[in-house]
Amino acid sequence: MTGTETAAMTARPAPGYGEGRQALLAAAVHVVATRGLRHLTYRSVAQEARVAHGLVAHHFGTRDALLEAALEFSLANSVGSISAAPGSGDLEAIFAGVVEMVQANPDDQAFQYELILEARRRPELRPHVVQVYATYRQALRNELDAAGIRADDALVHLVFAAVDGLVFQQVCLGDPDAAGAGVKRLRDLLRPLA
Amino acid sequence: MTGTETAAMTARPAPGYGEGRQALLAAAVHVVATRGLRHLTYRSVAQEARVAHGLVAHHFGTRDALLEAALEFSLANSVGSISAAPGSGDLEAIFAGVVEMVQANPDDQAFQYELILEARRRPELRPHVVQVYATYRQALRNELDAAGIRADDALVHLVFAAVDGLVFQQVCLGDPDAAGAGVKRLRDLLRPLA
DNA sequence: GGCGGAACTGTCCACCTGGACAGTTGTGAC
DNA sequence: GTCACAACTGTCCAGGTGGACAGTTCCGCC
Repeated sequence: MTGTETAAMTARPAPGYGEGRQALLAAAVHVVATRGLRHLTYRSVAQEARVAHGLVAHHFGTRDALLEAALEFSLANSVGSISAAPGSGDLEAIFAGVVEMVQANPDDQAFQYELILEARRRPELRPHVVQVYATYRQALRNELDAAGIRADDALVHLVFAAVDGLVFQQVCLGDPDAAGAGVKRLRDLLRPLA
Repeated sequence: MTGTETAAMTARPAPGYGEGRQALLAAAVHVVATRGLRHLTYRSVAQEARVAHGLVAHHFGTRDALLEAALEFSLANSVGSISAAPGSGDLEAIFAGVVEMVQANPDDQAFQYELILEARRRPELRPHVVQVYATYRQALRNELDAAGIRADDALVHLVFAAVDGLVFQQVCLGDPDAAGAGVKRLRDLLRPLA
């Protein structure tokens, strides 16, 4: 336990009565994002949440169920608008702020990528992933339409995958400037389609 | 252990004398890709490789070292040309066959994505990841140049991230048709730049 | 204050894991 | 055949884990 972690432990207050479940969900996201799925144990997540490790079994029953609940929690907390000005048709507003958001809080993205990979092995996670991807793609289609771009499935799929890739690389290799420049170039490529 | 796995166990021959190290590397890739990093243990990888688990310590010393060696192994085995006709300038040849390759062997890609995420937590993995990404980007730049597209860093970064995202989604959600259509649309977007 | 139920704690236990290590086997050189 | 060394095996052990569970605490209602 490094000094940094000690400080973090001291700073995080123990959850109040009735707040344990929420604290465990947030803790699971953090542990997975920073240490990987391998280190998500009853004890590590409980320690992160400042509760006893038996509470994991109490609220979630199993580690797997905790993970599924944490994925739902993370996705519910991260779904936002893909445009800074929804419905405006302003291409510059599409994906505006994404890079900054990822830079400010890479843990949620990292957690989600970890769980998306895990969904290959855990069928019960898959519907959540599919649902969120579909939601984002539909929103993107709407924004492209508003911008005067007739977006077929392939274009929507590509554009969303491009941003997915930019974010993945930003999270993993940490170069927000390159990600931002990539988003700009993406808009440049889309502009002539309007 | 399911019937399928039993058959796989029966089918995979024990490595010959002196082949254990290689077998363990390939086994590590397979175990991580199919079961996740969490289930990569001395015993699971040894079982997959049909050797005794002590051989992991013998050849690699630690689990971490095995992982690093497996990443190098995987990257070395997967780096190929990004164009079906390198240097030809043929846009249709860029990324040709990528979707089919991923579909035929998703394990390598999945393994790499797992390790790329792990690189966030394991500094010693990072140089390998950075190196391969850089290699691919340089190759992409060369192909775009040959196609008459003056590709700045941002465009190269975007195009590569787009394919990264398409492959990631293909590996995780398994829709090669959408990935293929995405690649085509990517070429469509690039064509006017030539 | 008493009660019931939910939230929470901390102990227990069977099993698993990383890795050390002594002993065995295989190989190539002489 | 002998020797040296690398590859390999399988046992051992301290520590960690998932999860069960009895007991404690908290809370809202009466």
